[in-house]
Amino acid sequence: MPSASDHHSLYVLIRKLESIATLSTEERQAILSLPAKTRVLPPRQDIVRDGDKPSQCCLLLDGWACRYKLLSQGRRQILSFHVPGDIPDLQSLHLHTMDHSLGTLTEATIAFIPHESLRELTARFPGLAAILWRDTLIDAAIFREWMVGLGRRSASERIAHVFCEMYLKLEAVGLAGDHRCPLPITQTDLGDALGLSNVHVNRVLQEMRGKGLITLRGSALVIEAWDELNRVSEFDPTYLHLEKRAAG
Amino acid sequence: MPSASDHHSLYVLIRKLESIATLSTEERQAILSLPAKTRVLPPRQDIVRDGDKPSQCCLLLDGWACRYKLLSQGRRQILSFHVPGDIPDLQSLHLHTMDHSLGTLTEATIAFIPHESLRELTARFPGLAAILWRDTLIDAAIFREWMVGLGRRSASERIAHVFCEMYLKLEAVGLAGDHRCPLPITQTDLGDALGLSNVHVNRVLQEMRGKGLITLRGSALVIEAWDELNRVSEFDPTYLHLEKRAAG
DNA sequence: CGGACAATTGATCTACCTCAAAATTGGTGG
DNA sequence: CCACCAATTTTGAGGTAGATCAATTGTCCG
Repeated sequence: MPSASDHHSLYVLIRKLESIATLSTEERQAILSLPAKTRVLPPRQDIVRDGDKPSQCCLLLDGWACRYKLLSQGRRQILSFHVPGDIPDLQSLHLHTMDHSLGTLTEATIAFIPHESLRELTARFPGLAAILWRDTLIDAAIFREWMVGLGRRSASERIAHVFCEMYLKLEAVGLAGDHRCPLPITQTDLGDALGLSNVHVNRVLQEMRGKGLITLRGSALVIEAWDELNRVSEFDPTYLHLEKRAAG
Repeated sequence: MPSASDHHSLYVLIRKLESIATLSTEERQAILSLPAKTRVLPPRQDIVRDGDKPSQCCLLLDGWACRYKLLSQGRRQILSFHVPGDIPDLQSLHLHTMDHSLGTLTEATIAFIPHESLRELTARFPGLAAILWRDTLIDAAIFREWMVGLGRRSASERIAHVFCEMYLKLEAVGLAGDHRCPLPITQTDLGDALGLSNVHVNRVLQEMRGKGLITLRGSALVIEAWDELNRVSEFDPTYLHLEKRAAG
């Protein structure tokens, strides 16, 4: 039973927050009345840069984005992938200087919400403040899991693990199902997220395809052997701290 | 001019929070009146385990601790090092199931503070809630920086980087100075934190000693060439989000 | 003085990297 | 509908940072 709010652009945020917590009617209302300026950005465009001192947060309405840091000699580490409903720079509410950059991966629609409005929201609704805090804590939990991968997992384990993670994150907000999900990123992006070269990513992907674990064509990932992929990557979804499934 | 509070065991927490934010007199008072049960634990003892659902937070009063995850075949990834003043499991306030373990590295004195008391505190003092939130965000910022190291830095860059980081963190709470700091961890621990084998850590350390970059004996690290260490590891302390120096 | 743990050394191995070229894909304009 | 371009994927060949395994030495401390 779709309600009017389904057509509100900020509804994606409610859907996201409801995947990790429970919202009251007033809290939902308050979110929908947040002011937001929406813009469409092309692929591979920076949204906020390392060193910036933003006065607003970015809510991803459509498309994918990532956070990353650059080192010398063109080395890049992608820190996280973001999908509709995410506020990838929520931490800027309390950390005033960006210590990394945020950019689009695909064409993306982004709503900018002033810090001021979010501060008012959290002051009026301490429960929402706790939920947003929780969101940033889940962010950190995902960082921890990636650290485990980067430090101690083999290339194939890392790739399998991130596929399981992305699928569950997307499924939780109704953007994936049936072990299929969009994956609109290049093998180079994947390598920069997992600390691997694009060449090696390519070889491991071929091996995974060969074993019938996945199908990956264009921007569509199909996990053909969910249990097996979970097993080889020792995937345990606890760290995603998902509350429940989105209705869709 | 030392005040009575200097001798209160919870003073280490105030000192820590003042390294990343400013506290009002009332907020300081409120922190000092938190209830806490103190215990002394031996080295290499778990405090909280992966999967636990704790009802209290641990404030490290003395000694070092670390967070870590275990994988099959004895693989271990250390996620963070913690020093007096840290609350390594503050996230448990809003993430009810532990997705990693927390254990001592040295003998450690720990104050356990009930979640309930922390919830009351944050409800009465939204400013303190914001500071604690900020603390967890800085935690996440450090995770991000470690991800960069694990994914894209060489072994020597990683080691140099973590030395710079630990020194600044300790200096900020008055536990280090003059480019000297305690480092009561084994080379195996260091390897498990940096995604390296203990053997390789050992070889890189020898190389660093040979170049006159550091002195490391027993549990004492001296950074002999601060600028050089910063340069080779591309260390930029922004991500620590330190507010100011502790008075000492 | 002995026992346990940590650091060190040596030898060998390998997962993954780098560089460079070729093949494929998807989008675009004619 | 096709030809074309740029981006991405794929393949090949060779190289290396760091792993593994197995001693040996050093250190701390009761």
